[in-house]
Amino acid sequence: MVDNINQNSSQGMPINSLSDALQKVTHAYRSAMTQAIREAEVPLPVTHVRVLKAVSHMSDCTANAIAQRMRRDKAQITRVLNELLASGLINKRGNPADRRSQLLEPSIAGTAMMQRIKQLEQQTLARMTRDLNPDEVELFICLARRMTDNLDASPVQPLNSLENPV
Amino acid sequence: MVDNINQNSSQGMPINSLSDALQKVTHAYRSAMTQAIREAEVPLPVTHVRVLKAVSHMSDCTANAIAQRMRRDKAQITRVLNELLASGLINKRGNPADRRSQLLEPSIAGTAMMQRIKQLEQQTLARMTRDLNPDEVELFICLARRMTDNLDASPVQPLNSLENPV
DNA sequence: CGCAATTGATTGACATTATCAACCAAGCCG
DNA sequence: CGGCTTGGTTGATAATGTCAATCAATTGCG
Repeated sequence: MVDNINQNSSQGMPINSLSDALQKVTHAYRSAMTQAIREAEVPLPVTHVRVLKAVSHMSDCTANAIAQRMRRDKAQITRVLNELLASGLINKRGNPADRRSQLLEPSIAGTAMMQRIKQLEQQTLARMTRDLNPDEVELFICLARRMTDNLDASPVQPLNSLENPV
Repeated sequence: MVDNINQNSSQGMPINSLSDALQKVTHAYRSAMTQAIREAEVPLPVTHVRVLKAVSHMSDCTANAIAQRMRRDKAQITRVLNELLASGLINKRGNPADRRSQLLEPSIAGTAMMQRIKQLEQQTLARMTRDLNPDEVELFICLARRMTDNLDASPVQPLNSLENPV
C-alpha cells in the first residue's frame, strides 16, 4: 500500500526526486516562456498571459471563475485583470445575470495578442516535448492531473473518511 | 479573426493543456507543502526548505553549486543561505580549495529540521501519488526530466534546423 | 416584505520568489 | 604586474502568492 513512503532510502530515491523534477521542469518552462515573451516584445508577465488566455478561452468568464479555474487567489486575479484592462487587452461588460459581476472578454487587441502568445507557447511546448511522442505527452498530462486531484481532494485530513473524493 | 484559437493539434488540445497541467500540479504541490510546513510549525518558507535540503544532500556544497543545481539566481540563494545561517540551521566553513567560497553543511539543528521536513515531504508526496504505482511515478519523473533537458539544451532557436538539435 | 448571511469583486498589507546589475575579493593566465 | 574570470554579496525592483477587510448585490428565510 503505502510502503512507498520509505522507498527513498532503500533504493534510488525515486519519490523524493519527484518534487525536484517537478520544480525544475516548471521553472524551465517558465523561464523559456518568459524569455520567449520578452524576445517577442510582448510586454506581459507570465501570469498576465495566463489570465488573458483564460479570458479568451472561457465563455461567460468572470473574475471568480478564473480564480477557481486557475486555483489562484481572487485578489491576485483582480489585480491582473485591472492591468489587462488598463492595457486595453480585455473588456468588461455588465453581467445581466448578476449585477455584482462583470463578464470578461478579450478586446480586439487582446485577441491579436493571444495569437502571438499562442505561437510562442506552441513553440516553447514543441521545443520542450520535441523528443516525446504524443502519447507520452498525454500520459504526462494525465499523471499530472491525477496528482493535482489527489492533493486537492484530501486537504491533509488526518483519518477521515474517503467517501467522496471528487 | 478568432477562428483558430483552438488549433492546437490534430485533436483535443493535448499540447496546450500541458502547460496548464504543469502549472496546476506544481501549485498544488507547493500549496500542500506550505500548508504541511505551517501546520508542523516549521517556520521556513518553501524555498528555504529546498535550499536546506540541497545543503544536506550535496557534499562539498557551495552557494554556486546550489544555484546551478536548483537553476536559480545565485543572488537569491545567497539571501536564503544567509537566513538559514542566521537561524542556525547551517554552518559555513572556509573552502580549502578556494578561499573565495565557503563550504556549507547543515548544523545539528539543521539536520534535525531536515528529518522533520523529510517526513512532511514524504507525506505530501505519498498523498499526491497515492493512486499511482511506482512505475508511473518514475515515468513521470523521467518525462519531466526529458522536458527540462529539452528546454535547457536549446535556448530558443529562431528559424532553421528544426531537426538539427544543436 | 425585511434582514441576516452569502457571494463577486475589490483593496490594503505583506510575504515570498525571481531577475538584473553592480560590486568586491580571490583566483587564473598571459 | 594587469586584465580577465569566478564565487559570492548587495541593492533595487518586478512578479507572484496569501490573508484580511470591505462594499455592494444577491439570496434565503421567517
